[in-house]
Amino acid sequence: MLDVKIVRENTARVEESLRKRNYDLSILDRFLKIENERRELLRLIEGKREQRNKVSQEIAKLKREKKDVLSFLAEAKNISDFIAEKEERLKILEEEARQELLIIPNIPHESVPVGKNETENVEIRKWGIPKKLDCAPLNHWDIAAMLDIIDFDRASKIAGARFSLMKGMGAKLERALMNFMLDLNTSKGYKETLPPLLVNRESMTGTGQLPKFEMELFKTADPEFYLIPTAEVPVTNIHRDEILNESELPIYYTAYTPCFRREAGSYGKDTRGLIRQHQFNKVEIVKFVKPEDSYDELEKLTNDAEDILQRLDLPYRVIALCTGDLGFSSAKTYDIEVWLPGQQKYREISSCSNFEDFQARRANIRFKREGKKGTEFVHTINGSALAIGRTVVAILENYQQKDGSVMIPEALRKYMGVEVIR
RNA sequence: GGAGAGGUGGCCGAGCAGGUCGAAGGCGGCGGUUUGCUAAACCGUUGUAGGGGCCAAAACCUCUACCCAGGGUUCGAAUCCCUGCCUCUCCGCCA
Repeated sequence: MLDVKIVRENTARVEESLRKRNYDLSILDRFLKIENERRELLRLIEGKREQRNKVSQEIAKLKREKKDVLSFLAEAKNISDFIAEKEERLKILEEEARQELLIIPNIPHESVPVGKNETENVEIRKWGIPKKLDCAPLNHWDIAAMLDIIDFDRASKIAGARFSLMKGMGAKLERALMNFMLDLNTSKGYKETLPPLLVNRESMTGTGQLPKFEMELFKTADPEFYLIPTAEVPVTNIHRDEILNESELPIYYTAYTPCFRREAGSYGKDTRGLIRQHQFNKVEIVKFVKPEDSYDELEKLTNDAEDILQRLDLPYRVIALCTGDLGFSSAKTYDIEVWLPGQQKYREISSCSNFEDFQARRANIRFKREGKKGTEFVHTINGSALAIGRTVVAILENYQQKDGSVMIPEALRKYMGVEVIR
C-alpha cells in the first residue's frame, strides 16, 4: 500500500509509476475522487463533533450544579442526528478509498529498467558454463521416469493434474535439498522458522496477495483459511502490527514450507513435469531492514540465493525485471534463472524483491529509532533460496549421464548418502 | 465438543454503580540534579493517526478519532447491551 500523502500530494509520481507498469490510470483517478470527497466530509463531521462535545460538557456541568438541562438536550440530539446521517456516507467512502488504495501497485525503484513485458528484462550477470553433456539431453520427467523417482500418473490419481509423487531417491533428494539450503541459510544468520501453512485474510492482505489476487489462492471453506502460496506470507506477518527496536534490525529469517498455488490462467503452460505445480516445496529467506539499508540488503540476499546454485555447480543468470514485468508489491526484483539442458533455456528458480515500505505499511510493521520520536515503517525483502522442485529439475537435467543415471552434486552427497542415482 | 476467565498506552496494570478519562500507578525511554566512574536516589518529561492555525519545513497551539473488532442504547460509552475474533485454564476427543 502506498502512503496516502504521496498519492495525494505527489500524484505525478504515481501516475508515472502506473504508466511504466502498463496499468490503467483510471484506478488513480477513482481513488482521488473518493479520497477528496472523504476528506471534505470528514472536516464537516469533525466540526459537528466538536459542537456536540461542547454541549455535552455543558450538560454535565449543569447537572452537577443541579440545574435544568432540557433545552440543551434537544440541541445535542439534533447535532447527533445530523452526525449519524453523515457518518453513514463517510463509512462508505472510507471503505471505498481503502479498497482503491489497496489495488494501486508499488512504485518501481529508479534503477528498474523501463519495459513493456518480460522480453525487456535485463540480464545483469551470468555464472557458470552449461556443461557439454555426452548425450542428447533429456527432459527431467523422462529421466525421473527411467529412475522411477517421480510418479506423475499416480499423483494425478491421488490428487489431480499438477501434483507429483516423489519416490525413493527422488523423495530423498527433495529432503536433502531442504536440509542443505536451510543449513546454508542459517549459517549466514537467517533464523530458521517453521510457520503455519494456512493463514487468515489479514496476513494475505498484509503481504499484498489480497484483495487483488484471490483467484490464485487455495482457500478452505469453514473455517476460512488461505493456503500460503509462499513462505513470504506467514514469515513477513510474524511482525505484523509490531513496533521493533532499531537495535533489533536487521532481522533475517529462513523457512522451509510447501507452497500452494491455483495457477489459474496458466493452462497449457508447463503442463508436464515439476516446473509448475499446485503444491511445491520452497525455502525462503526474508529480511526486515532499515530503509537506508534495503537496497544493499537486496543485493546481499540475492547473492545468498546465488550461493546455493554455485555450491551445487548449476549455471545460472541474474536478470532485473523491467517495470512491465515487476510484481504488484515489489519496488525492485531480481530473478535468478537456472540453466535447464532439457529445455535449452534458463528458467526462474528464485525471485528476490525489495518491497520497500509497501508491505510494511499494509501489515503495519514499524520500528523506532534510538532517541528519536515517532516510528517509521521497516523495509521488507525476500527471495527464494531456493524453489526445491525446480532445483530437482536442474540437478536431474544438468547432472544426467549417458547411461541414464544422475550424479549427485558434491555439496549434496553428505545429505544424500550416495554419489549417484541409478 | 463441554465449562469457565479474560482482551486497556512500548510493556505491566488500575479504572468498569456512564460525564472534568487519552485514561491512576509502576516499568522502560528521553532530559536534568547528584557523582572521580558506574550504580542508586531525586526532579521533569514521554501514545498513535488525521485535520486546522501558517500548505516551505521544524517547534508550538488547537480540533477530531482511537481503551480487541463491529453494531446498539444515550445529549454523552474504556465503562451498559448484542455479535464476532483472539488468548488462557479445566474436562473430553485426537496425530
